[in-house]
Amino acid sequence: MKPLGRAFYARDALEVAPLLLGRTLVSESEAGTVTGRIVEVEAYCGPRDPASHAYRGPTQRNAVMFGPPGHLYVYFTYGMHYCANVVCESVGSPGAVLLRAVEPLSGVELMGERRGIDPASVRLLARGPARLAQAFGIDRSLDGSDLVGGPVWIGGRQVLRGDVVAGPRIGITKAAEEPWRFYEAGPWASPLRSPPLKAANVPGR
DNA sequence: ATTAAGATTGGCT
DNA sequence: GCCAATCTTAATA
Repeated sequence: MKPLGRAFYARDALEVAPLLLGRTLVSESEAGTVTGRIVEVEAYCGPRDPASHAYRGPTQRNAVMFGPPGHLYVYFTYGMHYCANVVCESVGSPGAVLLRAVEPLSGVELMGERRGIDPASVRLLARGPARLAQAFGIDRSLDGSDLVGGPVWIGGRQVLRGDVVAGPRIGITKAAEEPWRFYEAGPWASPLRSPPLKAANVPGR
């Protein structure tokens, strides 16, 4: 298997996001190699998306998002967690896709080590963006890392084991109603923490 | 210089 | 279900 090429990432984040589902995320390091099948992502659409870190223009933190596509944007949050994004689109157009969950495929022992848990608890290894980053050894030192030729990359064809669903994004307060979260129905994506549905959007009963 | 919030998680009731 | 942990970032003054 080889990394997806630059061209794959050079289009709208909303287009890239669902195409990432079912593909293989790979992380290679001295410690070993871990891989997983991507099952949940969220698109962040730059200047037109109030929830995007790039909404108010370039800053020191989000600089990578404004660079060329096919790179990793890694940020630190809540004083303890890292989250990994795939930078899309083109220079100056800061679209990105947050990697939210994978089904662990190989290297589960190393994942468990990094996570500080028993590898037998497979669902806790890389379900949730901060857990995924930890399991794959991704921190700020990989911010800007090239997905084409770098230690972290995405490859393969789409292997889907359930329906692809689009729904509201998780954990944000702005533009929370946009259905820009894409996931595979099944046991691997984040559990539904009942996103507050607006009464107007709830089908009558 | 100060401050409020945060693309989360894990532990406890 | 609720809440503390923990500290960087960016907005405000």
